[in-house]
Amino acid sequence: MPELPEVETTLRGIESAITGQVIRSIRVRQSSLRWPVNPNLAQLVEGQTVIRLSRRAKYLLMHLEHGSMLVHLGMSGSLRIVQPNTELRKHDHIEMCMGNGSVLRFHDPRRFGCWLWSEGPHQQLSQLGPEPLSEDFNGHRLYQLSRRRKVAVKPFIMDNKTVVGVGNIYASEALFRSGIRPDRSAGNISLQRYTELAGHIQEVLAAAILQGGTTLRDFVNGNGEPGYFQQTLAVYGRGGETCVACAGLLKEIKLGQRSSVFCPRCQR
DNA sequence: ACACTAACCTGCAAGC
DNA sequence: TGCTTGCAGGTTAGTG
Repeated sequence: MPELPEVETTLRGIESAITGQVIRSIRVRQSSLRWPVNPNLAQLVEGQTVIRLSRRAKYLLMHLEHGSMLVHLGMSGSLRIVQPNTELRKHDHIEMCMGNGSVLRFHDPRRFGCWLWSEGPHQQLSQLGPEPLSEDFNGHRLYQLSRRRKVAVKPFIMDNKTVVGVGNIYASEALFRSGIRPDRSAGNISLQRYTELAGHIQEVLAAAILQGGTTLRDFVNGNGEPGYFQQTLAVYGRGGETCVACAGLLKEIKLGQRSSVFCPRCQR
């Protein structure tokens, strides 16, 4: 469910309900996530006010008065604002009740997500590359980092040290828009093509944010509404179907155990 | 340093 | 109908 546009959509969906509100209570029903939830989380954060929300890579940060909670949605996580009496669903692992009566629920069937409290910087954020929609990300960076690298270009752009927030969906789409085969060696691609690729990564992420993200199975924003970008997907999830540009057959391969769909005619 | 694999976990769809 | 298999939006830890 969550790549960068989905996390951004989630942030925008929940921020008005919880920013400036005091945390009245927080309850953890399942603490066994990607990393264990701090058993003292409730006493650590209850009574603190949420100053603001922010996003770094696919992490969502809730800044409180004395620290921050770092939330990741993993593969299947979601955050929703619900009415106080809304029935609990299976896999609703964490619930946070705010001073204004809003209730935030963290739902994550596969439990690859996390919810970490820290009074200082979060270690998870210390080694990350630049944000894709920032000035620090461009074709020169891709070109320089990739010299003499044999890794395929798709896993290269999905590596968080290269640039953050580019997951399987948007990596596939950006490579298609750029006419680059996902299995080409990263080290053999020219500066000019990397400049185009960087632009297409930014374009595809920005477009997905505008459309509220991609809903594949059950992604919903903070208010329970789906995203619409899946209607725009040209290659992701379309192996064996026809190319939107040349009507040829789309091919599906595995790269780093992630399925990768591309058009052998349009992408070289 | 780099390239690649396995692992974490549940749900769902396809195949037999 | 029911069982088995494989696959899914991410990231880290471990191997060679």
